[in-house]
Amino acid sequence: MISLRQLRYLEALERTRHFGRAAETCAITQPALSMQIRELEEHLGVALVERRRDGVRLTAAGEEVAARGKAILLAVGDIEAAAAAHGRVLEGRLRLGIIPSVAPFLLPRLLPALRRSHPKLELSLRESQTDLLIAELMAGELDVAMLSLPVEHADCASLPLFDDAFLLAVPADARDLPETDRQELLNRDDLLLLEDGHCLRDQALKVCASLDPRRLRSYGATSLTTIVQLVANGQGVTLLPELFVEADGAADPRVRLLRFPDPAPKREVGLVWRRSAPRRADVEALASVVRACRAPAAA
Amino acid sequence: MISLRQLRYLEALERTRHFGRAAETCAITQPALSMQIRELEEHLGVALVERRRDGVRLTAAGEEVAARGKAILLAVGDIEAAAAAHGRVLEGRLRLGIIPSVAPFLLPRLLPALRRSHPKLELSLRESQTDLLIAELMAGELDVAMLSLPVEHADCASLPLFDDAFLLAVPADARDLPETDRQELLNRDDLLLLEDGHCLRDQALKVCASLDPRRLRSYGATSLTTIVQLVANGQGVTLLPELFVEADGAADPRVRLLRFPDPAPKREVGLVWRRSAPRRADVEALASVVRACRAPAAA
DNA sequence: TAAAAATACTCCATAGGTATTTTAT
DNA sequence: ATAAAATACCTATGGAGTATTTTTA
Repeated sequence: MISLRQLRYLEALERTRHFGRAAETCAITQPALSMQIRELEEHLGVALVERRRDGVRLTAAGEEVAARGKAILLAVGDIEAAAAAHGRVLEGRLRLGIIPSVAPFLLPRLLPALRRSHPKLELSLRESQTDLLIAELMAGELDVAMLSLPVEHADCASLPLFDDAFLLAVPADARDLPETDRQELLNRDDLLLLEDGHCLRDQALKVCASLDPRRLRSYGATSLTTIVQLVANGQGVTLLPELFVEADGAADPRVRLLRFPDPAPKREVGLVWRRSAPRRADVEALASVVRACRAPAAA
Repeated sequence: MISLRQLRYLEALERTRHFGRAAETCAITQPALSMQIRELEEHLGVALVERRRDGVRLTAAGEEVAARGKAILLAVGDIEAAAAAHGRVLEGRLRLGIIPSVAPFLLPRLLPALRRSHPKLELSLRESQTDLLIAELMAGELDVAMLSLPVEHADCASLPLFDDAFLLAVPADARDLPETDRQELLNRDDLLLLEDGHCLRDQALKVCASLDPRRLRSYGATSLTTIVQLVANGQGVTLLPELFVEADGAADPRVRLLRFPDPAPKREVGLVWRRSAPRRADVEALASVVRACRAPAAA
């Protein structure tokens, strides 16, 4: 009969590629681990590992069994989490990932509100780009992520939080433009964007459909604050999310902010979690706190 | 430490709602099962079952743990299936479900072709309606289902097989109609359909968007063959899938078949399986056999 | 009170430890 | 020759069995 123990040992073996070290990380001896691996192989009737002098490698079957095993171990962890959290909402540890174009502008309002509404919550924060956050969610290293929707991943569930409109930021000495011409501005080659990998860059490029991204001069900016400085310095124009503007990120007399006519281009910020993780209630509660601490700012 | 054994026992307890009978189905004694359940409760720190004189019921936490446990046990079964099938395609047992409006017209061609191309395949067939097939797929009682796409279910993966156009069947003594008027026919109240629950009924109703289904007279027909007899008898008109027509299901001199102008209404037949089941290779192989045995018929 | 689950104990299968041998480079 | 995995053998944990007590409707 297959056992969770065997799956744990196989996972360690895949990670370390070494029987001895795998046994060590499992806090058992090498023969004990060898035995369990062998029994798993015998039960499944297939070789899972190639034993070679220089370490160990998994066979194709081994890779598949290990992958499925990891999913099972995650699900077992979910059972424990679900039982521990049963009835309790937003208590204990919650590992939250947030993208860089949201975290600095929302957290100063969100964290105090959360501490007030859910004092037992132990929030563990991580700021990173979308694809990394998703990978960590899937590996069970993160519970929830706040990022720009939609997320195309079958094992993800998501919940929209709020719409975040884009504003156009131009140097203050630029002449004003009628609303209908503002879209035009975006097709200039002095559009300033975050460096590759930031979702905000992709979204801005989607807004400027007719712009050839190869024509863009790159400044390697990694923060919106830097980009605003570039705009203030007359080096170009950019798109800024309203969330950033509300947090006074663009409060510079040398920068003028222009709204788009309806329907304004926007992004949708939302929460994402591993579909099978027992986090529905936590996510709903978190969402309502976020919305509550956004609302007054919009008024 | 949580164990698969505990999850199996909990599943049996949920099924039987009785410690003694649950133990019996697990081929152990009642105290052994009681102990494991209690250890699971202690480990999780939450009551999973309410013990009452008249049977047993799961608490909310118990329901959740049991549901997650069943998913884990399915995944463990998948590991064994994946290992057993490794490298082998369409060998051993495959439990295939097919909807009633496909099975009788495809199987006579498909089964001989399959026996020739994959002699080691032990096919176990089941004919049922879409929603039942999906439920059985999810419960792990079926490996693959052939039905009309799309299937809206997050845990399903699917692969299209072929398009199946609809033809209009009218009594032979009806006057012929120009192609452009054929759509008109569908809005009559003598449209004959399969009884509720058959996906073909829903698809036909979608084609006849302007028809009020409440106006339809019901004949309680459960097979296309019966419906063809009704049409032959002058009791109305119907939509027939090309697959059925090709199998000579409508070869009756009292029935005239009319094609629709392009784009003709159609359904898409495809294969569906539980996303996490190790059936990708089998499904791909099955799909190519199906397509191969459809192709000559179309020529 | 009687049916059902929990407890008490005993036994044994098996996971794991230590010591040693085999294997592959 | 040596590092690493397999094998041999022993120990002990814990899962399961039998007998019995406790619980509750």
